[in-house]
Amino acid sequence: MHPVAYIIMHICPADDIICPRVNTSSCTRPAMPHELNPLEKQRLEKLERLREMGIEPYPNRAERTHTAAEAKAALEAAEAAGEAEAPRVTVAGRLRAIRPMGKITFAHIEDESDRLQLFFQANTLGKERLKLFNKLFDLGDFVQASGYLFRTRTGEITVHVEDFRMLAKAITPLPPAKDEVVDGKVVRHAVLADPETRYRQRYADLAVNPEVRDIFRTRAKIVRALRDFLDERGFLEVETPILQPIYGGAAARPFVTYHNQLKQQLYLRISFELYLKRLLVGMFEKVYEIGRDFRNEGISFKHNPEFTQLEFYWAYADYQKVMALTEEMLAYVADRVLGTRKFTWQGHEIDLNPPWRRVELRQGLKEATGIDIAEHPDAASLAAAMQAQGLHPKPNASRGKLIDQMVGDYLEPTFIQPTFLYDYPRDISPLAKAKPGDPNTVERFEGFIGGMELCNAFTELNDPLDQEARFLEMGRTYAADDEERHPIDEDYLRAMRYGMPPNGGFGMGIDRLTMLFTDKHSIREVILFPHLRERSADGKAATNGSEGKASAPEEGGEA
RNA sequence: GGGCGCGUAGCGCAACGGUAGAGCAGUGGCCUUUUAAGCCAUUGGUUGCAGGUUCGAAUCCUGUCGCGCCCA
Repeated sequence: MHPVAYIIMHICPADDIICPRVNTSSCTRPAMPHELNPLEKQRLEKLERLREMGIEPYPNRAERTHTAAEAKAALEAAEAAGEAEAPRVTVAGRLRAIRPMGKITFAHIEDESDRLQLFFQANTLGKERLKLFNKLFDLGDFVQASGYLFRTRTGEITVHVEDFRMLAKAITPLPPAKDEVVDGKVVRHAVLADPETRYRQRYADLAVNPEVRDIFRTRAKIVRALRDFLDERGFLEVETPILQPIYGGAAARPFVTYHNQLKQQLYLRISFELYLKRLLVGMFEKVYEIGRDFRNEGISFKHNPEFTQLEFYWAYADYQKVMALTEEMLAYVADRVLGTRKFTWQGHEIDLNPPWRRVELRQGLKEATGIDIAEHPDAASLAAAMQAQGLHPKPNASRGKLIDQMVGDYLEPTFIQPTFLYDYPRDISPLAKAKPGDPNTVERFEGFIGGMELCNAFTELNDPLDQEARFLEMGRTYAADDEERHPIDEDYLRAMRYGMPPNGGFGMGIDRLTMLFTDKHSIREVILFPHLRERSADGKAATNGSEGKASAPEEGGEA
């Protein structure tokens, strides 16, 4: 019996998706073998040898009495209690280091809790068993080992192995990622560092880079803390549709999909806002949702096509109350997650203690640019003023968009410490309520940290007639192909006509908050599987259509 | 979308116009307290892809694919 030298990969004719081990008889295309590299072939041969010896390389059941951390604690406790007998443990994990030394072998396994050293001795196991381990067990394999705990000469807590077995054979070797301690600091060698491979094969990244696992533990803690904070204050967590017949609640282009049976076009939501506010009509007073939004827009270090958002709506509150709650909430989350309200982000010392700095948008822009937007009630006048100041107004932009541009260029980057920028122009805020006595300004704020927009909130518009007028106004303002032109959600207007209590609403990007708390510059570092451009299944050496294009001029020349 | 940069062995890297290298990982051997264990030997590459310049290209040029950074 020759070992299988490759795993069959197959291209399904229906959808062009490469899938392993499909029923090949149902497909018309030839199977595409995924060639294993020499290292993988060697391991496959070892796997076959194990099978020939009657050892199942992927057994159904595993046993474990202690995690690595629990095993270490068990020995320390026994030592502290002065017990004569060493604790016996059965541990399980992935082999991360193997050091054979003749008649003994040292190895380290790693589980989620910690690393633990294993000690294999020919005297204990017999020569054949030791040889089996040395020859057929590789870095990356999952193993189980039983024995008693002791300390080596250097004091490291170690399992003296009396029995061991394979739990799962690894065919593809993980990057080596050896740790060396230099002057008390851990230096990792040959670590998987290529960002593309790390994102495309996040499983390998997580397996060899423990600090990446910590990012996602922190992320989970953040979400847990936000839930607890809102739950404690009587907010109800709800789930609203992701597939929506009409998208709205934000200025963004949607992903479009289709329901076959209903023969209906649907959109992946770009925000939760309009559904959550319908719930206020339905007499819930405090609701929130944590979930995924989808925006069919550019991808950058700050943007992923799907991202996680928290939104809450709070009846009988306004944007001032929401501002205060935001300060309280982020301080709470920092206490829970970081144990402190001060942290470092990209070299900046951030202090989350309330109160945050408050900057009125008009005043802030006046100081930063010398332009008083109140003196320029239309786009043409404002654009002229910007030109006069040496700024470069975007052509054909509305007044609101010009203001937005100035905020992005001159204010946002300066808001390193937590800052609320408040009182926004009405024409870029169609769901916010105008300030009394100032119809061109709405009660809206955005929160910034580290020069980055983190959250957005307003006193919500609850006047159905005003809302309808705003929708119509938006329809007139934007050209038919403008990405921010939205269809009018008649059902939302109907809901509002039933009566919506006055309320304050809030939205915040969880990904960006996680970036702040984990000191990451890129959103891809805090999303487990960030979206990348499609490549071949093995993630490498995709040739795509480049050959055809490159040869085209030659063919043209011959013709 | 624009500018700049990167792509070499499983991984992290070197070679920057003249025969593609070393380390770790792997393979064979020695080794009973190691921890990037050590020592001896050794395998592994169509330098992302396609063209071009040149006696000669990983290296220079063009295009293309992918990624990163900056800008929009």
